[in-house]
Amino acid sequence: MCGDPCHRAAVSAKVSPQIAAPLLAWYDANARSLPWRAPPGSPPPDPYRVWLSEVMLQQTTVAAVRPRFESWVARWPTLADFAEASDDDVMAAWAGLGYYARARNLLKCARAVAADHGGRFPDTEAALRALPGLGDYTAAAVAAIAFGRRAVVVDANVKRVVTRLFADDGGNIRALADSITPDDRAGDFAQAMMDLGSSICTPRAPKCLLCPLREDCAGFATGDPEAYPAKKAKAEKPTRHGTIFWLARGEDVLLVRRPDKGLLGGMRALPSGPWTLAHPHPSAASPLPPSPIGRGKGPAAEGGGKGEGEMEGAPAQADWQWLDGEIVHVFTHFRLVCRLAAARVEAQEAGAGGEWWPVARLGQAGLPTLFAKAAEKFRRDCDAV
DNA sequence: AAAACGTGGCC
DNA sequence: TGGCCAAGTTT
Repeated sequence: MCGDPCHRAAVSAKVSPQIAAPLLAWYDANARSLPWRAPPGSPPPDPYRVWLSEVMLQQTTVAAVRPRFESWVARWPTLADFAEASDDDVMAAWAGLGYYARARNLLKCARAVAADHGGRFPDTEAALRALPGLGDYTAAAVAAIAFGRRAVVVDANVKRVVTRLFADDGGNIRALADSITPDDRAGDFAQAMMDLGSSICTPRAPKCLLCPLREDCAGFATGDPEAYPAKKAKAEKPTRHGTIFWLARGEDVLLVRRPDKGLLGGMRALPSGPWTLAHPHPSAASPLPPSPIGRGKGPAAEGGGKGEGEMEGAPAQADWQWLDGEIVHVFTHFRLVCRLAAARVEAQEAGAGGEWWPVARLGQAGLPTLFAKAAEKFRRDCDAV
């Protein structure tokens, strides 16, 4: 360090306005109108709406979030309303948005704010950071956008803009972002960075000629801004196989609730067995032993050679029929191929964690997309429904 | 610290 | 049309 007490002030007076001022001017003229957002320069919106939108937007596109945000706040207009919602209603309302731990943490967070903070969000980044589901990014974003705090907001957009701006290898994004974050209008600055990242400084084919920061951008100067940030190698995505079951009784179908931990945790679902890694070399493997699972008629007993375990997890001993075809669903870290088996029973209890659900109202069950796809195929292709 | 954790839109 | 990617967090 230089020992000059004015050093930091000199830096922020010199560097920060060079970036923040033109960016904010651009934002004043080009801010997107979004339902969770206040117009540039106006008072901050309800922290509940800021928080909700930020959590919904984690790894999720604006296009997907917008309608879900609207219906969410119509149903639960305030934090107090939402804190009283049931787990079931919240998980069903989140269905289709993915990353369901967000919904579980959302409710935990709302109840924590109600119980420990008098029903109002804390207004400091550190206190926000301690709430369930708020990591470094979201705590900074809420502090800046909802409370006008100066906070260094770093998400994928900021990372992209900043690495290009400085032609940086990505070693210390936070320090670089800190160096251009203004003391005033930190919330607008953060949202301006995101708008710039989504409309101008895009991952591919950035529109540098429209960029308000072009003159100060080292990445533009290199002639290949797209090289930043460096992209990481993608991991191989293994394939798993499983079975999804449709058990009909009268006009109802059996639904279960998945365990709170793990994939699709806490969500309603059709019963399913284990999702097992495909055998590396199915044809070369020794023939599987004959399997009596399922007993009597049924897919596992028909000797199709599909192997043992396909009926594992079946919710009943029944005359299971395979549907033609399979469901293919791609998750973040594996690809799932599911066979579909259907049966009908006359009288059976739902059992622990199960419930008979009217088929006509399946749309309101809040099934995650995998099971919604499966249910659609059952209803279209299967006469046992 | 690497891996788990979903989904829909876009080119 | 299949891969890439999005306003990340948790363990």
